[in-house]
Amino acid sequence: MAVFPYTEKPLGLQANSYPKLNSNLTSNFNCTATENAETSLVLLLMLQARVHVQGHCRTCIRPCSSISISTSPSSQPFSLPIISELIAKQHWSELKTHLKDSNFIAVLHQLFDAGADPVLILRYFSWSQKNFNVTHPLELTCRLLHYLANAKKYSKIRAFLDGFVRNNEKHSNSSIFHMLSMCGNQFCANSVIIDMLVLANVKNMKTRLGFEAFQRAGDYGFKLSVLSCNSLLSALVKENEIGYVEYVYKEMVRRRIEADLFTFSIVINGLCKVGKLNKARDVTNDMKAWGISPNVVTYNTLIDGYCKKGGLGKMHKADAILKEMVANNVRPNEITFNILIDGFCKDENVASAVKVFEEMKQGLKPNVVTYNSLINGLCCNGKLDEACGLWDEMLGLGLKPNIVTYNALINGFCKKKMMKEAKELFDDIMNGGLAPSAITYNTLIDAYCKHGMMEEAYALHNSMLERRVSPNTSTFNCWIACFCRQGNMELARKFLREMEVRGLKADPITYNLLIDALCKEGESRKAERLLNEMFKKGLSPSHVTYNTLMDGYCREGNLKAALNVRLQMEKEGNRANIVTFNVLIKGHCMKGKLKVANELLNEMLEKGLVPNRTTYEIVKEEMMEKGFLPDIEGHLYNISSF
DNA sequence: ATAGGGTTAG
Repeated sequence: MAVFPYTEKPLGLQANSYPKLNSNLTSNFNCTATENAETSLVLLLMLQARVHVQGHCRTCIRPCSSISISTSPSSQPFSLPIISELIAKQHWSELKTHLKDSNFIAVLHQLFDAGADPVLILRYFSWSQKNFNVTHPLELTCRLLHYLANAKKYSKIRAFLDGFVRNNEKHSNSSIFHMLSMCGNQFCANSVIIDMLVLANVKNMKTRLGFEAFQRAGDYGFKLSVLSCNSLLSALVKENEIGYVEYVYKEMVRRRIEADLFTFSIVINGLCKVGKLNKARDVTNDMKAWGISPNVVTYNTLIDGYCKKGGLGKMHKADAILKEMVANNVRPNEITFNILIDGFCKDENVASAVKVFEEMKQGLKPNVVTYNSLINGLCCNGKLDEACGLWDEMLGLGLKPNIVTYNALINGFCKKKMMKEAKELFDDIMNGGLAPSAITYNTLIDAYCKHGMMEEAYALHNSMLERRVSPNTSTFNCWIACFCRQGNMELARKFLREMEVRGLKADPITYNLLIDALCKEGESRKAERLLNEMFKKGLSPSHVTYNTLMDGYCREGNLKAALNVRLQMEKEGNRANIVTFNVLIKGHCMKGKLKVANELLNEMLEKGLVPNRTTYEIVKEEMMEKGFLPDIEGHLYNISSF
């Protein structure tokens, strides 16, 4: 083996062509097949200029894999076959010794040019990156990806991209796409690589980048797989980015990426979660048109959508879908029943929930979720005894309560001011091998605060910290609500600041509390500024927010401002609910505008809203006792039934 | 790769 040492900077060679190359390096050449120095020099220059070296050694006709080049300060060269073997055997420390101060990028180039095994190159790539603590140029990364794609080493690409995406902060999608197309224009390889890039981004919680890559793939005409698109859609749904979900769905159709059952179910779920139920039905029809039948998951998703966002008569609509499902020979499962039971409970119709529960037992086994929904429903409707009965029933069936079960029942005791029993249940949690969650603590802290047991509340907060359960925004909301109730705004503000110091963000409930507090101080204008701040922060005000502010203006006698808030609320897609009407009716009564109040009452009834106890009290105290008989036809009887 | 349960605000 002959060595051809050159003095520094031969023939105008720039020593800093590579970042690690020092000017005082001596470049050594080693051509195992020939002793032709000229050949070696040409090869080196080509490599330095990043010209791809291919073919054979000029004089010996050996493949160039037998030629190795190093830029090393010592006279010791490296040999490609040896390196290959060391990489293959993963003898890293030996490899390190062998390479000494060689330019690892030059080695990489050589491995590529020598047509080495792609998996071997990948190994060296990863090792050198880690060992020298550097990031290889994007060009080499893309070259490697192409190399692997051509060898159909897809699982290797997947794993590689996973690591790449996790650590990549330098390269934008734009440069990755650009470099990838520069390195090779095999269309299929590029499509496969980009497809896996989308997936890798999604899996690493970089949904935004995944979406961006999806968009760019469209610009480049790369065809993505339905699997990656579904993962992207699923992540977008979880992050509540339904606008993007609709976009991706439409794009898939346009790009002729064939949507499957999963695609449709995910999109339907996304639409349901934000209450776009009609659109969800449209997608259900789309899928049927494509010859794909909704399955139990699709139907469950739709039923759940109606249960949670169906508005008036939602349980009837949910029931209609159940019938449609059965008519299409799709059998309801435990989850279907759980959804319905929870729906009836949340609709304050526990009786129907229990009926569905009994029906379910005919052919299916209720599980812990079933019991949790029912226990919670009963607790929220004051039926603590029945809830306890179900607790015993589930234990009898060998079903183990989980933390959700505990939380629901603890909440039930709290609502009945049975704090001793609530605490006993709390202390029992650990016996079952469970741990209290933030919700457990929040429930109890809130209840102690509400019942004026401040010492107990503080103690629980401390125990929460000791057990390393992080207080969340809800925890602080409980405290802020507590101090607002006590009129101690200074302390409320202190906790708000403390919350923000801990990096916890105010949520819509925090804002409602602050808006309510300002309104009670007669500062409704300032409260409205907080409402606008919510929009700026991307938080959506709920009915409660608008109703609270409306109530504030009504108390101040500013009906015009209150009505404006209603307009804004409806513009934002929130329909007036029962509380809205109660607030406005009462506001108008207080100002003696009984005729307008009566019109509002009629409007409310026309909209099918069911008057509640508060409505009744307003009508009785503010209208009837003042000699005004509301003109609400047959509804007066219903109102009087309270 | 798609579906279900628990806390805080009017």
